[in-house]
Order: sequence, then structure tokens, then C-alpha cells
Amino acid sequence: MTPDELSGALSAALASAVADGALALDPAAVPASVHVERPRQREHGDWATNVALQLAKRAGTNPRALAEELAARLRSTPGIKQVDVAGPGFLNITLDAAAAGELARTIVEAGQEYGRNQAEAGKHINLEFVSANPTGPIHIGGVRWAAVGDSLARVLEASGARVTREYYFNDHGTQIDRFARSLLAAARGEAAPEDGYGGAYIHEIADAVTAAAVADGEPAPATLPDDAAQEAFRARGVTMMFAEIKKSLHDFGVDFDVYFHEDSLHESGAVERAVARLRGLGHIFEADGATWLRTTDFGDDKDRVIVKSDGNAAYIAGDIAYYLDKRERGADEAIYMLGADHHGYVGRMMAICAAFGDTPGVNMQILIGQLVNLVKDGEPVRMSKRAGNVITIDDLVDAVGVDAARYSLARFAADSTIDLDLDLLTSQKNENPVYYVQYAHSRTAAVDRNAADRGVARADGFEPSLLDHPSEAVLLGRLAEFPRIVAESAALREPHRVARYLEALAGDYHSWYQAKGADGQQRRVLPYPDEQVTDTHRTRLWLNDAVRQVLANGLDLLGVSAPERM
RNA sequence: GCGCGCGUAGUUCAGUGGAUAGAACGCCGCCCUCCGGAGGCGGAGGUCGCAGGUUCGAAUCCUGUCGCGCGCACCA
Repeated sequence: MTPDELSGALSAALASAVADGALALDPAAVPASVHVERPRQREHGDWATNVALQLAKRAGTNPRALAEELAARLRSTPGIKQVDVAGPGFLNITLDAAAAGELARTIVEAGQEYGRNQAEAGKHINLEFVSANPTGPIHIGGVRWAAVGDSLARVLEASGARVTREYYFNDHGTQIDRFARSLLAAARGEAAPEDGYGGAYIHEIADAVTAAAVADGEPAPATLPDDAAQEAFRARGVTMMFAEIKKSLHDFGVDFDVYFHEDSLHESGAVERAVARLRGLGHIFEADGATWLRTTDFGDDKDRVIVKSDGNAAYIAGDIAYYLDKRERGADEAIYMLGADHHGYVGRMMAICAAFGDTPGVNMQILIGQLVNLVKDGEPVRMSKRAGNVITIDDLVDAVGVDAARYSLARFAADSTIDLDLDLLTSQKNENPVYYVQYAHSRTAAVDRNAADRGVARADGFEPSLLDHPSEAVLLGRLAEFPRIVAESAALREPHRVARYLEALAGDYHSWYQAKGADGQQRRVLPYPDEQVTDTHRTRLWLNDAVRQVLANGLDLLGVSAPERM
């Protein structure tokens, strides 16, 4: 019996109590689905619900009386072994071992589909994340959003949404000019410009630009007049930086469906069209020689200049055109993942959304993620290119590998600042919980290998009532939660919940694997070499394989591998 | 000054109104004569920053307050 089925049984019990007058409740107040949860305390049964506490007042009765009424009706439900009323009016429900154990087969047969749900079905979601400026490699902050964003995309897809992963390259404007001037300065052996970029990568790219130009039969860019030289470094340097960023992300297991160039919005006339649209809607005005968007009509702190008095588009003009473009490409919801250092943009972005007649918070959703603090010897470390302690995506992958890097960044709630210990990254990598989860998976795989050797096959030897050990009730309950964990992760846009769930599941599996029976003997999945193969072995193998499947499905949602051996 | 986020075990962090607040790491004990010890079992360790409020019930919601971070451009 799954939580959904149990929830349905509870709804039915409520409905029947209302129907025969045992419960004076407006039928409209009967919830379509009753929330059941796993109690913290094992003694509180397999599942619990507080529905009686929530409905008692409206039914004009007290919670315990209502709970007793429901309990009486629930006890006759097939698959339910025991129903208790506890505390102020909780219903604690224990399932028959057979009814609970049936889940093992359900999961094995569902395979990769187990956990998929329809919570976000029918939505086309545009998910923009990372979007780091193409003026340098992606550093630790961007890596966090790469891990979290890609995982969120996977979780949304598993919940039925169509997702477009999108990366916005800010390749228009003064910072790109600074980047180009920095390349030029490096090529000429000059110091980096005051407002420019330093770092070894600048020299590497400058050299690469020069080599590429020469290979194409052009003069070395540094020898050209300043303007032409800068343009030569800009054109090739930005392209090279794009390529490097894309490669780093690809190596990290993150590929975007769309790499969108801000520059294209200006060159295609998309900005003008978007401004014209807003002008038609009456939200544009001219003042002080500039063109403004009246964002204060939609809750922003102040109105925003979109075309500066010098005739150049302000940065926000690109955002306006870009949002419109996403919507015109079919996105129902545009999700933006921004770092905390950009949270000040939320007001104006939402105002843009509203100005187009859309609904902020629905058509546009902004997730603010906190920054990563680097710590060494317990002291915070400021990342600075000058100090040479910039942690890039490649550094991280080189140090701990993709799995550990992705997992360790994706297992935290995005709105919590995290402290990353630099020494831990390079030395004690086994502290990463990813190994705990992966080890559990490889252990299930080892059991499968040994099962084949011992001649134990699942076949039809599945007798769920044999899964009657306390550790099996715990494990089955955990497995049953997976689909809802995925759906919640999608709905709340919090993929870290998947990682936390997997850690708990791995723990339950390890406990089950080493559990002792009532006789004090080690319980085993497989028989000893000279022992007869029974349905107990086959049934436990079903459970082992169900765990294996859920661990694999969950790790996939995090973009982390599920190794068969470690 | 205004705005946003965050204060939970020694440390790093979970906990979308429920029962005795959890995990990992670290610390102290146990557990390998056959399925993987990268594991299991047990123990020590907490005024959930503080003060009010809402209610059957608050780490969670509201208000205030303290601390930390970030942001408040015709920069991008």
C-alpha cells in the first residue's frame, strides 16, 4: 500500500462518516486527499495523519473523538494492520507486512519510472541559471548554481514539466570592453587596466587570440592600432571564453539547451520591439533626455532608465527584451536563479513582468541563492584573483571529481549560505556524503552479482509477507516516500531534498543489510553456499533491487553517477 | 537609513504548524569464522540568537530586537 492509496482510504473513511451522519461536516470541507506522513517515532506506526486535529473544530467535535471515528472505519481496510489514536488526536497507522512489501515489486517493475510524477505536468519552464559573465572562468559561486540548477531542471522534468535550460551571456557593454582591453594589455606586456581583469587566464587567452589570428594569416592583434587591436581581442577573446565556459560546464555534466547572447538582442532589434510594446501599453516616458520604464507602477522602488541620454540602451533593456523573448518562445514560467548579490534586481524584474501584463511570481519566478563562503583554518577567505585563491569550476572538478563536487553543492538549500573548507576539498574527500550514498548503491550491485553466483533470482519468488522485520518496515516506508520527495523538490524548487532523502535511504539500507533477526543471527539477503535457496532470499533480493533502483533514480536527479563498484 | 536573506549540537548543515528537534564530521565504547567495515549498534553533546504574539500545538507563522551577509546607478 502506497501513501497515495492510504491517503485515498482516509478520504473514503471521512466521506463515509459524513455520508451516514456520524460526522457533522460540510461535504465540501472534506479534503480530496489527506496528508499522511512518516512519524519520527517508530512506535507511532508506519504512517500518521493529523487530519482529525485539523477538521475537529469545523466538525463540532474534539480531535480524539473524530480520530476514533475514523480509526474504526479504517480498521476494516485491507492491508491495514493497526490503527491507533494517539496524543491530541493523531491517527497512527501500521500496515500489514504483505501490503507494505508489495511496494518492492512495484518499484522494480517501474524501474526508472519510479519517482516520476505529474506535479508540474503541462508546464513549459524556462530555467535560467549560471549566466556568468564571459570575462573569466566560472568560479565557485557559479558552480553552485550549475549543480543546483541542473538538478532542479532534472527534478522538474521528472515531475512532468518541459524544461529549457538557458544560459544568458552578458556579452554586450562596458565589461566586455574591459575584458578586451585587459587582453590587449596582457598581449603588449602592460599592466592590467585599473578597471580590468588580471589573472593568468587573461594571459592565456591573449596568447591564444594572437596565435589564432596569426594562424589565420592576420597580423598579431597587439600590433594593430588601439581600436582595431581591442576589437580583435574582443571578437576572438569572447568566443574563446564562451568555448571554455561551455566545455567546463559540459565536463561538469551540465549542458544548456540555449546559450543566449545579450548582444543578439541589440543587434536583432529585439530591444526596440520590446520597448515599443511597453510604449504601446503606456508604461514608457521620456525625462532628462532618457527613456524610462515606469516600474514604480508595479511595486519597484524607483523608475528605471532603459535608454540612456547618450542614446545607448541601459542593461535593463536587455532584460526586458530577453524576458519577452522567453515568453514568445513558449515558456509559461521563466525561472531565474540569481545570486544574493543580485537580489536588488527582483523588484525591477517583477515590474517588467507585470508591465507586460503577466503575473509576477507565476510567469516570472526568481530564486535567490546565497553565496558560498570559502574557509581555511576556520577563517573566512575572500576570493581574489590577485591572491590567486580563485576556485574555478575546473579546480573543483580536478580536486574532487564531478560526482563529489555536484553532490556537495546540490545537497544544501540554495537560500542558505554555505561554508566550504578549502582544505577539505583537496584532502578529506571521503567526508562527502556522496560516498555514503554511492557506497549503498554499489553494495546493492554487489548483492546482485553474488545473487547470480548463488543461483538466486527474483523470478516469481516474491512473498511480501516475509518482509516483516522492523528494518524492512522502515526501509519500505522510506522507499514509498520517494515520488513525493521528487514532487516536493520540484514544487518548492529545492532539489537538495532529493540528496537528503538519499542519505536517509542509504542509512536505512545499510541498517537493513546488517540487521539481526530475533535469534540474534545476522539476517542475510543471500543463502550460504550450502544453503537451500528459498523465497525469503528471493523476496529480499526484490527489496534489495528496489533500493538499488531508487538510489539510482535519485542520484540521476542530482547528475551523480551510481557506481556498481567503488 | 531603507530593502532582501540567514542565525538550530564543538563544526558543516537538514527540518514547506505536530508527538521525545535530526544527520554527517569530530569525541567515547562495542560489532567482521561465509552476501562489500567507504558499513552497523550504542553513548556524550542543544535555553532552535533574544523578547513578545497567533493556537489545541511554533525551530517553522506574525511583530519587535540583536548579530552576520548582500543590495540600494542614465555600471554591466
